[in-house]
Amino acid sequence: MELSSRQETILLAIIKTYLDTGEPVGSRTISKYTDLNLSSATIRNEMADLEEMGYIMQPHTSAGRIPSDKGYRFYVDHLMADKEKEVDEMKEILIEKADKMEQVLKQIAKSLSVNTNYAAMISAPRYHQNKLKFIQLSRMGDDQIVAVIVVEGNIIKNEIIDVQQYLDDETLLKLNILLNTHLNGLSIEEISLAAIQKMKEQAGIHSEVISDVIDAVGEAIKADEDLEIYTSGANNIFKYPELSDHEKASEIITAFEEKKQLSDIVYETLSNQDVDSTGIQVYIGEESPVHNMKDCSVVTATYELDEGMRGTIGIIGPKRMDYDKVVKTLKSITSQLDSIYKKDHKGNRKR
Amino acid sequence: MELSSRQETILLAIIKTYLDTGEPVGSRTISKYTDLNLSSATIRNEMADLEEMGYIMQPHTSAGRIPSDKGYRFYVDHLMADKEKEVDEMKEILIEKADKMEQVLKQIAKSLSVNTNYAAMISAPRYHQNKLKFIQLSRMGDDQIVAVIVVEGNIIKNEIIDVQQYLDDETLLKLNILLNTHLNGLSIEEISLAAIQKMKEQAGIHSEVISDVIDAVGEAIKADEDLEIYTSGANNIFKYPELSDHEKASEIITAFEEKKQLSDIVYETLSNQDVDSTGIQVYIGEESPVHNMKDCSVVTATYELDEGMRGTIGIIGPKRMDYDKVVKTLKSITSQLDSIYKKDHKGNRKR
DNA sequence: GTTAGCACTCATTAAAGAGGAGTGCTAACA
DNA sequence: TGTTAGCACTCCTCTTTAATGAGTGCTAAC
Repeated sequence: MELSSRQETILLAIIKTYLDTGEPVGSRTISKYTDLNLSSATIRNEMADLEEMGYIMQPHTSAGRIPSDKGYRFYVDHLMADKEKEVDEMKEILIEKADKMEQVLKQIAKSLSVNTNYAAMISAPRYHQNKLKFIQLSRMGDDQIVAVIVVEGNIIKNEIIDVQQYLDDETLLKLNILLNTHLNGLSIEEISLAAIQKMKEQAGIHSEVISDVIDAVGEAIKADEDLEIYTSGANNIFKYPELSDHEKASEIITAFEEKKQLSDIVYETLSNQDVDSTGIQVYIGEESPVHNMKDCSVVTATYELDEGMRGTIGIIGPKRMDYDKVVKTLKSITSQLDSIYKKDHKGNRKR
Repeated sequence: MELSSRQETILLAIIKTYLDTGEPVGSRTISKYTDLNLSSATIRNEMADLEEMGYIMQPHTSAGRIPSDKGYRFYVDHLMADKEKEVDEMKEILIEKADKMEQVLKQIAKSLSVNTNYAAMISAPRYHQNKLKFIQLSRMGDDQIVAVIVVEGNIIKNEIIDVQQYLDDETLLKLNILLNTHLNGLSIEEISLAAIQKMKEQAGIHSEVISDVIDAVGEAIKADEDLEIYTSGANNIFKYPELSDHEKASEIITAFEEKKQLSDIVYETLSNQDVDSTGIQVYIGEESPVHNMKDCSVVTATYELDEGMRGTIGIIGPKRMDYDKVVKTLKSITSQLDSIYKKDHKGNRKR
């Protein structure tokens, strides 16, 4: 069943008002502050229809209406663009280019939460087809060497390896050459056991070292557990009464602290990424990838740096969040990240 | 003014009861559940005296008494040891030795919070007189080199440096020797500008590279900003009504999220460390190093790994926390950390 | 010094009532 | 047929009032 244009207008008015006030909105309010010139009785009739269709609901008899998840969804999908843009009113968030990615990310999370008054998260960019770029073994003492492993996207991993006997410069050089010729340019799937065996044979008595290095390479490439997520403004949820009773607040805070759920969101988002061309996704209430967020809305954006590094930015707030502003803010951030980091391809970014 | 032995007994009873229940405790309760065999009237008289001396207070007339900060302090300093130990009842927290320090720390924080039902934090160990151990420059491509800097305690730092012109192997070797002969074994205070100048002169056209490396060394050695802190169980505060109203909860949650305040606690603790021989410190209410925690108590312990690496463990909970249990737990954890990491001095721990 | 007894305080809870926002429905109107 | 005025009704919210009871301080007696 289609909504009439008048019903859309009324629905929009209800949602906008509720977004502002957080209070159920009654027919009289709509009748007065809308240029439809309809009496409250007429509005009431339409509202009854909208309720029957599931777009709005009543917390209890004789209260006004509040939007349902379906209502929000309709708003986000069809009505939001109609909203007049108060572009000037929106503060632009500026990314300060710091030389450490970590600082940039923390700063973005902070700005987002301060600016929107919602909770914000951002995941560090991950390379999705990690290839080995460079390996270097160096002697650090009589019985220790350090292995430096660089994968594409300049992620660097160090490993200190204990060795039984002293390795002289020549041996070290040989091992380095051995490792690099065999492994460079390969992704983890491409490193076969056969290749490893071959290297070990060639390494002779130093095959132990090779094993240790291979282990380190495995860890560096998958880098799975260290999906780092930075958060900010979790305490903002206390600004919204509908989220700040003990139970809900505790649930959300826990999610933010443990980050497990947040990384679920990141994975979900990244795998959905091509669905929407803008890279922005909106999860309303029950739609959320993680159950703890069922009373919230989650808006995510995917950003992509050069060389295929991808990460996710997320805003978590009440269902009555200002979707329009959040989406715009996220778009602005991702495009800034693009322009800053895509252009100077060879900057000395590091992690 | 000294407390009589009977007053001490009564104070102890009040505090113990309050620790359990969180409710103001009345004279009748004390009279009944204590082997003093005194009537409630007598207890009342003593309580009035204790109140006058500032050890306990009334939330309002006609309510029971609750301990004041001073009362808790007296308890922690003088009475706590008298408490019967239910050692068997206390679950031992076992540290699983993981090969990454980070995992160990996260796991400890988690265990602590789960076990105590308070919020827990732990700072990564920091070396407090960082000395440079080893520098290695390697070529990574035609116009990039990677500098690997190792400081005592095997903290490793990488820096990718853009270079204008190709550096051949010989030059690289020279630079490596130059850097290592001049810098190894020095702490940051000991690297003089004069020494830097001298190196630059010797490096000739490659003095740029030297500058970049020096900058990286500076960062690696001070390593100040990356005082990493792991937290767990911030949501536990919701278990204590006296902490879980919006304002207080929000304040504590923010402190846990931003970590700024937590690192203040760490610094404070580390600098006080030698005051108490056990390395355990108890901050009650207003005594806390950071203002946000004024409604909480903070118990910290310092642990020390080999080679002078030090870190802080902290438990944050309501003022009526089970100090005895928390202190014991912390002692157990630190001694475990000691025995695990101090003994196998050469394990391949890394960060 | 200890205790019994009593008047008093005050937080907490329940019940009752007033007020008001908002609805649904009906009937009348253009 | 769509729109509107009017009215009865619902139910949340707020305030008032009263009852309850835990606990105190004080006094007088033991």
